Amino acid sequence: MGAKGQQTRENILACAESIILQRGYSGTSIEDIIGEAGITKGGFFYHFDGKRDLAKKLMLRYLEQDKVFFDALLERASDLTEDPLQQLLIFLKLMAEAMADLPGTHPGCLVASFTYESQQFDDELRDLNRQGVLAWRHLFMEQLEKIVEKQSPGIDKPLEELADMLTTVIEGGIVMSKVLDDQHILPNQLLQYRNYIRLVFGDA
Amino acid sequence: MGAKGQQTRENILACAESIILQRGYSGTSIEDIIGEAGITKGGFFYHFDGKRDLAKKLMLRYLEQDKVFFDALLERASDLTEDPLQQLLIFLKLMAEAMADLPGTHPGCLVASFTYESQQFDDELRDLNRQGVLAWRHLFMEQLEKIVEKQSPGIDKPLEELADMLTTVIEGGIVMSKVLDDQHILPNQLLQYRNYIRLVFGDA
DNA sequence: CATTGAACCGACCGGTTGGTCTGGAATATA
DNA sequence: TATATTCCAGACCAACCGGTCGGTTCAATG
Repeated sequence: MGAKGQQTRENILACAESIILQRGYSGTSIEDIIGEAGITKGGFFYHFDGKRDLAKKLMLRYLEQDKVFFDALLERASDLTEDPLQQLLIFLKLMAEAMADLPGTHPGCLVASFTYESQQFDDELRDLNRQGVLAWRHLFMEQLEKIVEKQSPGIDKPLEELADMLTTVIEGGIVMSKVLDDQHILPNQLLQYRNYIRLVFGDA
Repeated sequence: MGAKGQQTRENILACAESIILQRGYSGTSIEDIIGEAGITKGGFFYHFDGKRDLAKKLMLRYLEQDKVFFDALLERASDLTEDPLQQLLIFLKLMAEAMADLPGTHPGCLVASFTYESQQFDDELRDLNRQGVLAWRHLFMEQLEKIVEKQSPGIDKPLEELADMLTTVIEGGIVMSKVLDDQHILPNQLLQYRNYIRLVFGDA
């Protein structure tokens, strides 16, 4: 595929994601998407096998972008300190700042959007969704295990629940921000979670 | 309206809510609903002015049921103790238990579902959604204010954020439970929030 | 028993939707 | 220059969807 095609394809995906996060997957017609992307039906079906194929490629792209974003933030935090707890606290601070610096309210999470229409999709896409959330759990869990390993190897804390709580707060915070049209809520909720982590792991 | 009509109407609403939480509003056709409810098109349009009217009545019903549920739990908690902090902790425990006792995973929150399709709806419905979330904020906020008033009237804590965090954890926990098809996540996340409240307000 | 109105049925309609297909412009390749 | 490939336009189609409408059932009422 040439550069031209690649660019068109990416543009379609970006437009589709933006609209779908506002109207839902079923509520978004292919004509809506091609209208926004400035192409026609022929162009769309040249790049995608159909609407379901678009959904799958959209999700793969979303999870990949998400992974890049989280990895970058965590690496940045790891550059600044060697202490696992401080790394996590910095990570959360950076994420809160990133969410606060968005031009408007967070557009929404594709995983949550698809989850509330999950019966529309096939097993493959539902499993993609699942794997995405499990990847987040794994990422946060690793960091929490480093913290425990360093400061109190004996004591067992509900690490999986604490890891899931971050995803929970993000997903819930996005919904809250969208409903109330208030972009401060999501970063504030992230900082509340950060404070909880501080209290649980006894940050000085 | 007679008892028969009332019953049919309620049945339509119940079926519609159940399906919409699985396929989304746009992904659910009127034929889907009447098929599940065991009636026909004529019956549906006798009770509702159209699909949008159904959406509005669905949301009103959902918010009302939700209010009844929360009020009942809070009243029960208030029966058991006079201390505002203990009331909240009991309330959270009761809610976690209620969520754990569900026959399966939580079916989903209509507010979140509609939020991810909000551009499909008119201002009236979007505002209904908004008022619902604000009602939850108000309910939890009142309880938090009682706690502060009793134990430390001077110190100011971010009560609004703490109140919103409960809704956040509920919304996020529902998404997590649905994605991973694990009904334990939502109650566990509620208990994590409960633990945070304990740490913030220093429960003995 | 005749009438009335609430409750419901199901055929039907116009518009929309996802998807197909043919043609052609631009670009790379031989 | 001839040819093949990439990339896209837009007419077209069958299925579906929200909504309408004339008609039916049935219990209550007079």
